Amino acid sequence: MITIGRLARYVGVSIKTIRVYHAKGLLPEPDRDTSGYRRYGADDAVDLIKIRTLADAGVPLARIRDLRSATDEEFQQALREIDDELTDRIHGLRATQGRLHRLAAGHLTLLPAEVDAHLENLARWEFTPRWVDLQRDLWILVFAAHPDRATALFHDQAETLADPALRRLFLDYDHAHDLDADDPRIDDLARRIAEATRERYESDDPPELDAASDIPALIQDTVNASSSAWQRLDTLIRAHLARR
Amino acid sequence: MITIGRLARYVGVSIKTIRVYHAKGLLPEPDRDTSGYRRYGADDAVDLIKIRTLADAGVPLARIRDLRSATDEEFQQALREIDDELTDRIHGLRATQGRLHRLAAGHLTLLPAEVDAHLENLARWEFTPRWVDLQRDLWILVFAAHPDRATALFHDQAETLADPALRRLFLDYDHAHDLDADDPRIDDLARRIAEATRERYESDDPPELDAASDIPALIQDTVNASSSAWQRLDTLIRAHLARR
DNA sequence: CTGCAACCCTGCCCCAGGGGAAGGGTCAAG
DNA sequence: CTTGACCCTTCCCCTGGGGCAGGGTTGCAG
Repeated sequence: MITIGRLARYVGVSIKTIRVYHAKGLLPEPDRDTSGYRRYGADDAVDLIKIRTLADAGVPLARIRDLRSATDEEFQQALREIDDELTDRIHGLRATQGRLHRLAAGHLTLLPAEVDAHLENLARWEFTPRWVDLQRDLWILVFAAHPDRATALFHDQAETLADPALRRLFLDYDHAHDLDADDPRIDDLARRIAEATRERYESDDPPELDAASDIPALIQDTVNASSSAWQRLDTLIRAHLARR
Repeated sequence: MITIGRLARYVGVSIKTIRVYHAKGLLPEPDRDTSGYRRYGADDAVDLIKIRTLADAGVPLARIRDLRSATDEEFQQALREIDDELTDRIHGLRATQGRLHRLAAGHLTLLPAEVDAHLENLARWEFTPRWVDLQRDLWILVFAAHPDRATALFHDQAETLADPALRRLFLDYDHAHDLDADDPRIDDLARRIAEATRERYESDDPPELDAASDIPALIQDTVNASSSAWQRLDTLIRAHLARR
């Protein structure tokens, strides 16, 4: 009959772990020798190996304890469930690994490939890196918050930018960043953008506003904070559009 | 600027989680509005998504915090390490899954296929199920405790049982279980076993005794506990062998 | 304007699955 | 007879949050 330390070394767990399993009723307390030391037999070691196999599979100790008093039927059923959970966890870890790779590659999380392509187009069309980064942030948020509507919203935006005249307006918006807040070109640009927006969305609700609820507002606030010219431009455009 | 609840829903975490990240320095505390509510911007959301990607990969929060102040070089290096750890974890989970399958199949943990085959042979040779189970326990322990020596030890034992005359002795041992402790056949059997053992291992140390250290003793104690006849048989054999 | 639901705040204790330390007893070898 | 390696119990610590109490705020409906 061996001591707790030997048993622990055999099975490859700590002494503490064994004592915890006793305390939680996973492994019955064995008899003690005359000096009060726990003494274990082979069946304890076998039990402990079973417990560790389940624990390594992520089964909570309480469930392992309950399984001790289960019928063979129930036990097999439980094993199947645990196996399925394990499979799911493996898939989950692989998905996380994929996200990790994208984080490493710079575009920090799951954006559909077409969005990445679009962002590269922006750079080619000579939008500033600042603008491209803001757009990336925006799409990440939109896809995180409204994965269902994000694709449609994105397609609308990509279409808009495919039109050279409309693209010009966005480029001007981009470059307005460094103007003085009271530059008259801002008033002109606001008028032109409001006009184009009304033209493009003859109905009164452009998809950006209703679809992604307040995420664009969130982005817009951040955007505005980086340039007083942009802030004024935003205010002017809203005023134009509100005036029907 | 959005509230904590909105941010939480966007990113798919609980409010509590965000507050914990603030408390642990993972995510800087944002400014408060007039009523003391935290108000977040888009960059907070992007940061939070990054944090969650790492946390989902199992990176401890303290390490994520430290990574916030790392150079790009260090960050990429860390990502590679995390990726490797993830790969290891996936492999580990698959190994656990394999052990789980064997547990489900009855032979409760990793026994080499040849040991399983051997145990089936025992049943065919008409050893009792009780004996086969004891042998299974023994080999599980031996392979768990001394994987390096277990194979050689096992081959020795398998060889021994391949000899019909020696096998006869083990069968007699098995069936002695139900004899009275003072049955004279036990004395006879003990003598024959001691003789055969000496014959087989002309040197004085049979591999069982030195190789697997005290595991056989562990098994033997358990074995003896189940039958006073076995207990006496064991004592007699030891006495015979000790007398050179 | 008043209610009331849905938010938000802080501070506190709880969980698993142990780790580690304190403070003490036991055993075997030299 | 000491020394080192064991063992015993009890206690607090850690992570990654969950949940509750007890309070303040906001916005919308009646």
